[in-house]
Amino acid sequence: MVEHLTPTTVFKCLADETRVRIALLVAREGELCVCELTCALDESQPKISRHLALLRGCGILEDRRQGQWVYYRLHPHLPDWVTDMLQPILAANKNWLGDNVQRLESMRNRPERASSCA
Amino acid sequence: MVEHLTPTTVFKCLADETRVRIALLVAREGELCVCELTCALDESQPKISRHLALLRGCGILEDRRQGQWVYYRLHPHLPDWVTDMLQPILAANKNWLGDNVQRLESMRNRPERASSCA
DNA sequence: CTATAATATATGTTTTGGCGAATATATTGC
DNA sequence: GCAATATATTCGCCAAAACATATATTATAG
Repeated sequence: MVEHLTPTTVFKCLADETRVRIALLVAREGELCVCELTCALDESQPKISRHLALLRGCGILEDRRQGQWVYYRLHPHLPDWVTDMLQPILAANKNWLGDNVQRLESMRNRPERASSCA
Repeated sequence: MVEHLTPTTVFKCLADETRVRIALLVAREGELCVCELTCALDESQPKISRHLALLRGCGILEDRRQGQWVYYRLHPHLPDWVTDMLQPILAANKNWLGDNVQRLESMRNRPERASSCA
């Protein structure tokens, strides 16, 4: 499924403000759940879910459920050129992602993955 | 104009099979004219022109007229992250671009830029 | 000035894609 | 089983975008 990821497929899949931001945030953070993305992007939950479904459908993201939360990360079998492509974008557009990162970091009650207090 | 090239803008602009192929071919060859692209992609001239206008409009390509031909190249003021992003894509998808490159190379009567016979 | 080649644009139509709102599913705790 | 939280999906609507065809523009040759 991830094998026939052509440049066209990838670009089409990222050709939406919500989806690029999701992809870059996930690339940056490693793993994020739907409610974290909903908060970081300040968008409705159904909207975030719909876009996540697209990103998952084309093989860019992978999801895993843990309890009541579903976490998304970059698909582990993503071709190198895709991750190699995301890196410079992420590095050069920190400012552009700033608001999202800030909302994410100041989010209250972020779910715990596998550690600390609660 | 090229300054406010956000990730969203760039991805939207490349989210079309014709346009990614054009962009990658131009990145690969340095400079190509409309008739070369029309031949390489095996598409109608108006279709190629329309897509070139979009790529030019969003600041990814620049054009220059030389005689009866109009040559397109990557915009010289393109932010680094855009060119840095294109390189790995180009390198990893040579096969995907193969047909276009081959048609280009076997094209007859390619216009001369600034040299040799004719 | 005319004819031809290269390129660009306009027009009408069809397809694609995003959206909000409502609803469905899954998990947890009681 | 019931309520609450997290997430996913469906539906009808509207707007953006792609297409083919026709036509306009620009340059060169004679």
